[in-house]
Amino acid sequence: MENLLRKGVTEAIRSLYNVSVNDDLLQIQKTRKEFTGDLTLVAFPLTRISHKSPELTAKDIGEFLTQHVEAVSGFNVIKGFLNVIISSGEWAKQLKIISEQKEYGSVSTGPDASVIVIEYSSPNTNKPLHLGHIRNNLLGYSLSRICSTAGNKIIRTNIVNDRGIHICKSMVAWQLYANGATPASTGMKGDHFVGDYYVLFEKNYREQSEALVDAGSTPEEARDNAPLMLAARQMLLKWEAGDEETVKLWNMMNSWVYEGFDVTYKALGVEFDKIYYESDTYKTGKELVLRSLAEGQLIRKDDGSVWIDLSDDKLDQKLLLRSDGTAVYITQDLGTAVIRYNDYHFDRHIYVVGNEQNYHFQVLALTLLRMGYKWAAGLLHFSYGMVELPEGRMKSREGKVVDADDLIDEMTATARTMSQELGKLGGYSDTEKENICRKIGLGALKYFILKVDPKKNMTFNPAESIDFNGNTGPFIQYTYARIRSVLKKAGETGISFGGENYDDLIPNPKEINVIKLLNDFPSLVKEAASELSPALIANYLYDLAREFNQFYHDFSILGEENKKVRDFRLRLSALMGTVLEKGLWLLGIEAPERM
RNA sequence: GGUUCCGUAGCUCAGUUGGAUAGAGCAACAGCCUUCUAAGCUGUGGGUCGCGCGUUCGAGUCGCGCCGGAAUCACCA
Repeated sequence: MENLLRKGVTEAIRSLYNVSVNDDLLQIQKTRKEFTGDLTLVAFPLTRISHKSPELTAKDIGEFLTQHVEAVSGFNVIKGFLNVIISSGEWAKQLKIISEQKEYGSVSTGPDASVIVIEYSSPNTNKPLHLGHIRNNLLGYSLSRICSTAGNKIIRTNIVNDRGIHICKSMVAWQLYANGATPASTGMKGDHFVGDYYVLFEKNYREQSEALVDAGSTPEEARDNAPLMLAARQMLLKWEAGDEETVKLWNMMNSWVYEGFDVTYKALGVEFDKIYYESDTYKTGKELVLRSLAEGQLIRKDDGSVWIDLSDDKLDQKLLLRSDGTAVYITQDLGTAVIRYNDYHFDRHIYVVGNEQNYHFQVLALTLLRMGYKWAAGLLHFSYGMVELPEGRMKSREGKVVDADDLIDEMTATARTMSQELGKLGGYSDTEKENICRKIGLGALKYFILKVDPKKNMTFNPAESIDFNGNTGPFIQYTYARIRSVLKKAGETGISFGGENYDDLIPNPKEINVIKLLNDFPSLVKEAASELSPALIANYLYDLAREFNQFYHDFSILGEENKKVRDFRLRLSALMGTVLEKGLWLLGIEAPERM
């Protein structure tokens, strides 16, 4: 509809002023509610062409449109704004057109589509997932669906940080304190089991450091010389040297963690096409660094450590290999990036990683470019904000976190309580009820997280549970369930729809509002993909559902006696259902048939 | 201190490439179920868009400077 108007205005200007107008001078937007009209042309930029006042320019164009464009039934001019009125019947035709499109809102993936690798999740194998990881996983997964729906070829990937000093900490603590206990022997989920030893390590390490300080050490010396830290360092050296017993322990503990992660990923509903392990990629990283050192792009210091000097790019020198030859975090990321490029020849590589690592990703891309990898220009750090608690940020070292598994369980439990209180889901089996409550609880959680602008920090208050009313996931799910219910009833009573033509049908204002919003869906998906913002989808769905609920409240669908109108409303409802379901899908949220 | 990000109603958040009188939800209060699901709908109150200057016909949006908060600048990841 907007394009139609754009064309009309271009023609108007050519005819009136004998100029072909540059498209970005045509500012067309939706008419604000307080004014009459559907679409508004801002006339100020056009005064340069018309050499008339904005009001007169708007009036000229308005008159031309009314005469020459069939869909335009009238106009008004307020200040420099030309409010164009689209004849109501056009919207009915528009509904028919879009509801007959296959895969409305999707762009099919052609042979020359961009290849985008999206990395998200990226857990450490020393502790279970918490709320921060949930935000990461939900953003990454939703982005993958949005970008793929916008026509890109997507590879969802994960890098498992399965090696390094932090893993050794859990291993050391287990050796010292576990007496051979396992997840099986304690009945614990594997990731939680291992995480407890990590927390135990940190606790005892802190005590040891404090004792050393009391005995006269400086805090730095104490941190370096505490027996637990020495043991962890020793463990890391043995691991990198391939010590059999160490590797065996490492394998065993990681396998416990993976079993736990699988459960959490499944509960969250996220998936990956390809998983990389740091323990596989860090060696490539070391080779890259050594080769680049030989080629003279890097510096080796007297103690043997290897650095890159990025001071020309206003950054510091950055360590790439320790003096003892072991790899640091960025070493493996260099290796991983090169391996991935060889695997997929991506056009873009999106890293979904928190904003605390902004510096890291600046260094990563620059280092790869210095090493001669031109494609590193396609690396993009999707930097999202932290999830904070009312008392500040979460601290996994101290065990002060909102655990992912706990939170998912709590959300489902809340959904269950509400469902009971509201007397819903009568006639369903316990399994069916549980399934629906899980969808709703997760819907509330996912929407809560995805509706906020990714780059902003967000606060989560565990004391106030996430809402199920208002601007929430369940609100949108509920709207969907209502529609399903109507359509089901239509089927049961033998009412079919979609057979009428709406050429002479004049929709009411509520219906027109709904159609206008539905009409925006494809451009919204594109925008969400280019802006990389699930929040745009979330907020759009809310507006959409709210608008539909008003219509639903004010008018009867199945009770409508005029067959043509009833057909039209069913069609409107069906399209609404499709768009809501697809929109929720883009966010990784399931749409229940009933709730 | 350097760099990056954020600051909109009591709280949580929207606010299109700069456009008209800045919007939702929650919380509070008042209404609406004999009718397709009330997890819904309607209404009331609530604002120095952190502060200032500039660019512009027009600034919550762009630029500069302050103020406040966060992250980072590790031989941690």
